[in-house]
Amino acid sequence: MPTKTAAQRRALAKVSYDAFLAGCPSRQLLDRISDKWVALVLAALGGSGAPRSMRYSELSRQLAGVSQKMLTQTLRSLERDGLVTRTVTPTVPVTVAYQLTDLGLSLQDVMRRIKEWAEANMDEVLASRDEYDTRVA
Amino acid sequence: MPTKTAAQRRALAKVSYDAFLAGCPSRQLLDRISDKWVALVLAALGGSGAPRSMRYSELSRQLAGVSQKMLTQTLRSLERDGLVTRTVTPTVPVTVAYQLTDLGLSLQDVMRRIKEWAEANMDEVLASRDEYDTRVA
DNA sequence: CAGGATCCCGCTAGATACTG
DNA sequence: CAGTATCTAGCGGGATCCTG
Repeated sequence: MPTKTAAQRRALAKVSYDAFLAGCPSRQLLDRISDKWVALVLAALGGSGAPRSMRYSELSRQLAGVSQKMLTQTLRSLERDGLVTRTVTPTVPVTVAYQLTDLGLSLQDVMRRIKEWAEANMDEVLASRDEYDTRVA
Repeated sequence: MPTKTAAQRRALAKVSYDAFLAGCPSRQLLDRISDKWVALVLAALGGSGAPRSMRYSELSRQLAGVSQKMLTQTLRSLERDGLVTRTVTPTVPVTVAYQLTDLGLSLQDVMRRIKEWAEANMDEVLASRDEYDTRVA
């Protein structure tokens, strides 16, 4: 059996990822990205229309109520996974800008829709909850 | 100021939902649906191609490693939010079937893409993590 | 400004046992 | 089969304090 190229091995591996399987890495990746803060950070960096570079404090302001810990943690995770870049400009005080990579942009396309879905269907969900609660009660 | 109809009030309220705001109900809804198990349950019920009705045990088998607690909890939440229906057939033993509502189907369209994104980009993310870890280390 | 480091509470998710 | 009930360990996540 001949040695395969990296591209060949990737192609083979790719079809085998299945988040329905407990041990599959994609299950863990799904868990990471299925996150409120991930959705909101990506949506913020995606901007309305064109993606934009944002500073830490800008993000902190836009994601109302996010703690520094969660924001930093989320950004680090996104950076490590190759979804955002972190650029430090050595001004005084230091300036840090975040922006989506191409990979991040592709995920943002998907995640934005979830946020939009939640906003668009809030009333229907609220109505359903009312109905459910009275029915069960 | 004249009294508004329910539809008018909904139309007004709808545009005001903004998940970036901490107190907004859509923030909490976003948090609920941004969940691994929600994504997987919806993907399972969405089927490959056509949506299908599934029994509890079928779901349990397809979502490898899910605990009964989490599956039941997730299904209840989805039912309450009007995303799935739960149908009990009084056989012995009892048969319970779950299937997507129209609302659930619309969310499934979105959520399925997340699962697919995770599976499709796993290699790239893995590579990015390797690079990040060696860079930091 | 953009975090790092700690402390600590609460709730969640898993494991286990039981039931109509 | 399709759950409910209970217990607990663990950790997610907020609050707080500190720093280059």
